[in-house]
Amino acid sequence: MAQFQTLPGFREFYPEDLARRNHIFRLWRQTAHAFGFAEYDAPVLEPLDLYRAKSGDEIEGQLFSFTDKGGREVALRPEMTPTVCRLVGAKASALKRPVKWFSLAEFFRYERMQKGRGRCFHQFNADIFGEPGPEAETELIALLVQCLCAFGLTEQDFYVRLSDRNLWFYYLEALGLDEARIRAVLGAVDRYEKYGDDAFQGYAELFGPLDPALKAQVLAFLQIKSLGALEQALAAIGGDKLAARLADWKKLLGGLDAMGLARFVEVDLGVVRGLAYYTGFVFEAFDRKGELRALAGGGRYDDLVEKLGGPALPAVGFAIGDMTFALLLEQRGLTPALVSAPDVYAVIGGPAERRAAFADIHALRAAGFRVEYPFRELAFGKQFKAAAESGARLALIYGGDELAKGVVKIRDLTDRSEREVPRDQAVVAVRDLLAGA
RNA sequence: GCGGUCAUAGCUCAGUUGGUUAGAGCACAAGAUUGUGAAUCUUGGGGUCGCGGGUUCGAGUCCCGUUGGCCGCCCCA
Repeated sequence: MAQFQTLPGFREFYPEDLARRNHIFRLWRQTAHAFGFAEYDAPVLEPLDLYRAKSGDEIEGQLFSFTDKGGREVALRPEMTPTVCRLVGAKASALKRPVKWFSLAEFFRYERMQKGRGRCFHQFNADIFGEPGPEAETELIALLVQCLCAFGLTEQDFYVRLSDRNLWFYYLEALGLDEARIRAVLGAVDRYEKYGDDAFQGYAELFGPLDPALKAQVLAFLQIKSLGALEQALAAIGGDKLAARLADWKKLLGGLDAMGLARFVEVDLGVVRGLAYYTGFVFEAFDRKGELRALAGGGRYDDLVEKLGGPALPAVGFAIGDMTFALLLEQRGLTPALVSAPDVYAVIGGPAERRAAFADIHALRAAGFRVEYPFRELAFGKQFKAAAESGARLALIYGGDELAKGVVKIRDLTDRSEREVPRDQAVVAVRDLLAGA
């Protein structure tokens, strides 16, 4: 048995595990439909260059990549964003906008396993293309919140931190920093929560120590936790670009507030999301207790479709991973008990009765009922025990006495009442009994 | 890539300073029970003790290596 084991970091889904996963997928899918998002899927295997183009050569170390028999460099997809950008980009002129798409898909990353992270995982991805304004962010953050609330999670359990890469960029620009320095400062901002002052070491190595006055302004901006504080900070600086960003912030937070979702969202400029391709709002969802890694993350990436060979097309998206999310549900006791019981269990007297029983069993199944029966001849006592253990609502009894009378006996396993119905009315009787209770 | 820790039946675990043929509970299966229910009793299947090497008269137990799990660091699209 130990001869062949699962590859490290990969998961096997036994029926109970798959039932849990399906439950999560079912609610995500339902929620996305309610928001008017259309589902798509795409290949698991993609050209390696698709990811190099988006993230640079160093990404290769994190990929399951190899050369196929045709000499092509390929990789198992580590994320959906480049793929969906290609799909939308290829048909951009034919798609009605805004394009609202989602997917449920499996991804692969060659990484060390940790709590909430494996080498394969599933993500719910949702993206909106063709909408440059904050209305798209409003829609997506509302969808993100509802994707978690659908399971019974509340604002006590999770929250969404909202930030803005462009705002940072314009702000630092206004403070007189050039692009290279701005990127280095953003790197420090991203790490500040974890490393404190040490986060600025990377900047110091490149450009020397950051001017103390500038650093104080960066840290003050980093501490901003409300729209009011943001407005105040920006008023002191002025400028059209910052004013436009502030207007977008007001629109986004106002929209979420009108939906009753303000309690889930916190202004937090400490979120930068390392990746350089984000161009505006960025957001991440976390558990309130701060025990788990990020539940979900996303943001605006207006340049990516064009960078990957499509037309210029604004875009926003986010993804929820299944592993951390399942951990949170588990922690909060929101993993539902699995009910998987047949509707009917057939109790069969012997070989002669089996023929009659099979006819009805198949007719019931064709009518959509879930029916079980014992494969081998068993004593009646055993069969009733098996019927009770199966969780079936009804037992259909095919014995010599019943068949001689042309009837089948139906026993309600919940109240132990019994009745006899003519064989040709078995399907109707089962339907009535199951519907009636 | 680095560090810590663990590995005995399908699951949870016991196993004495190293000592006979490695155990229990749960789960699974058969019988008691050939027309009516979760009980009870009896019985059974299942382990190269993760894998490989070493020390020893003798290793589940001690040593080395290796693989894998878990936790953390780096990274995190």
